[in-house]
Amino acid sequence: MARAGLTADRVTEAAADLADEVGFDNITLSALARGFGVADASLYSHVRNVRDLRVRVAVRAARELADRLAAATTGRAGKESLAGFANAWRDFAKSRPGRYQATQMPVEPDVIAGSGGHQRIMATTYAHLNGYGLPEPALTDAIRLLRSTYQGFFALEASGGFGHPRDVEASWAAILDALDSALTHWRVSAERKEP
Amino acid sequence: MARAGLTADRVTEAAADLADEVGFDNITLSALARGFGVADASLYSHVRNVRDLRVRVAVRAARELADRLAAATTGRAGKESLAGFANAWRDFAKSRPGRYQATQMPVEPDVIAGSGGHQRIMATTYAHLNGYGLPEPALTDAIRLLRSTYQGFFALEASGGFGHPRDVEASWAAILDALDSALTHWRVSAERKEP
DNA sequence: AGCTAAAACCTACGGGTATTAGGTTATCTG
DNA sequence: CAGATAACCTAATACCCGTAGGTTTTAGCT
Repeated sequence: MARAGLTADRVTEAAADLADEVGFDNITLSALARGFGVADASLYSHVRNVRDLRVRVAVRAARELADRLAAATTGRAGKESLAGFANAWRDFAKSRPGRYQATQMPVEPDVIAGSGGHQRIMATTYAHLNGYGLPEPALTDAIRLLRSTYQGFFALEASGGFGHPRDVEASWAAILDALDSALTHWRVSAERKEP
Repeated sequence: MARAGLTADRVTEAAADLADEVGFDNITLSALARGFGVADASLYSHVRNVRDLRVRVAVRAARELADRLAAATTGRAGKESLAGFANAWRDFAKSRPGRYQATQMPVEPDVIAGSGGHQRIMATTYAHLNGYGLPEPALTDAIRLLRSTYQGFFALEASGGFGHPRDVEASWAAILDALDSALTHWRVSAERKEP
């Protein structure tokens, strides 16, 4: 009886691959065990439970996304940086749908704090807008706009939510133009300071 | 043995309520049957399967959202219409989270075609931007921007994705300003006609 | 080489959900 | 009131998660 040589890392990687195939919400310990030729219960030696497995996939996926985002924005500024960032994110969402979904999974703050990937995504997100010269809190507002728009767009794109015949690529380009314009002309209102 | 008096509609309504409680992805035939004091299998007389039940909830929820959106935009134009639309959507997402999730469920085109709610949501979405005078295909691009942003924002808000201490309401207001500005200054490029 | 302890697996359950098949009973209608 | 229909039921299959406790392999140490 040759052993599969399981380890938490290999299980996580297999789970990430499975997520890309069947969707992050549909990964199953049983399917993983089948893939390894192993009994379901054997996986519990390497992973606490399904939830734990998902978190591990999320952390690993965040690392990969962070790499891509960083590579796509270093040395760029303004619209170039914006487009590089957005396109890298979109590429990731389309080519690794399961891992992308994993990065959006709500996890405990302490997990995020301990996840280098999540930290670097945050950092890169803030940094890539440097060229627009937005002061806080406008910068955070702008980032929330970008995150919302991207996440919503990718979700709609993935679920076939764009029923209209208009070319999705053209819409994407137009949206990036609009976002660049919004960032360029962001109205920094003189509001009270918020905590 | 008094009967529960089940019907497809009552089951759907109960499912919608359950979705608001535990999340649309977590509705379960077993839980519904428990609530009615009935065996699981009994529900299959009124609903084909879980998928069918979800679609029914989606159709019903779309009707409710369509009502709210229409009420929030009739007689308004420009920023007022935009804000009314967006806030009505957000209110719905926050007060009826399960039903809101249901409206985002990917369903077959023929289901959408037969769902008055979905149709009216589309119509209202297009109509509420009339004041901005956008020609096609810019109008469709703009609508895709709005849908993406709203959907992403609500998802992030619901999942606690906004970790930063910045007040979410303030960000929301700033984002609406930015979107209004983007729509007002939308760059209608002279591109080739797309199908 | 031989022993040992940890790591890698297993079987056996208990519990939950989806779905089908085939029956039974209340309720409506002609 | 009889028959049809709608509203139920039990039973069984098939997955899935998770726990408990046991067995085998592997690696390290003497």
